[in-house]
Amino acid sequence: MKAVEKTVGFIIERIERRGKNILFYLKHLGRSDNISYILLVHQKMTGHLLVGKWQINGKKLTPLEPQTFIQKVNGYIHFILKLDNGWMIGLSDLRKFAKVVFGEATVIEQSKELKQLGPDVLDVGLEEFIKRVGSRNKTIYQVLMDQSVISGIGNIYASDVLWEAQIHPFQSAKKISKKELEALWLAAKKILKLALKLRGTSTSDYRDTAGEPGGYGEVRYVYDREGMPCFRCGAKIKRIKRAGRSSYFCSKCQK
DNA sequence: TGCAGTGTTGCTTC
DNA sequence: CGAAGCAACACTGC
Repeated sequence: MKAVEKTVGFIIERIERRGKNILFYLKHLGRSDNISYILLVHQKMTGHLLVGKWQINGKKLTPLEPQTFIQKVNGYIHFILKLDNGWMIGLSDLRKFAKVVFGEATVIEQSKELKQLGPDVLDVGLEEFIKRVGSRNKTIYQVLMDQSVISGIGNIYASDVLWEAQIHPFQSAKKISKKELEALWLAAKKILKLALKLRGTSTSDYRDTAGEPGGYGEVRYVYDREGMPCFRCGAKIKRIKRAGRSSYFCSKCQK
């Protein structure tokens, strides 16, 4: 793809995650201008980055390992960053929703995908969390998923965070007490930290950069557990679909 | 076999 | 304005 050609001669200075966006900060080795560039990747539904090794066979770039990368190169890899140290980074994406943007850092930073982002869930302090989340006149489930309020929480973690905090997903965010918002803030940090530690959730296609499934799928408190017993009170987990997204919760212990 | 459902987001419609 | 529908796409499971 084009962005691969555009990044020839660049070095990766650092990689950041901001909400659900992954930012590769790049600089050009041969230029004295010292301008930073960003390669932004949003994995959306089924995208995931894989790291593997490559070699040149004739003119063909051949992946060597890991096995998952090799299997996917002929199928779902739509983008490859080939590094001169023998490694490469590929973007696998079954449904092709993922987004890749490349440009000068100052421009990308001002783009709406980054400028509209609220603070990352793992960075936000309690006071700001309460101010931002508690002021919205929407359901708490909607607010948690709204990346302009707090970034980094998607459908799986929204359900699990609300279960952990014992808050009903369709409770109005405005009506939640400060004490409950604090519990929610703690729950969000706890669940997202755990999910990161376990390298994400692989109910379907998602894999970590080594091609291994993430471990959060085995933890999942409520997400995709409709009809199964609540781990806290034993009542059956419910699923309600709104605006095309399913939220899962325990109607007995989430108020 | 067909269709609802899937980790996301943004645009359109009412 | 908000809520809902739908589109992008490909596959799984009931």
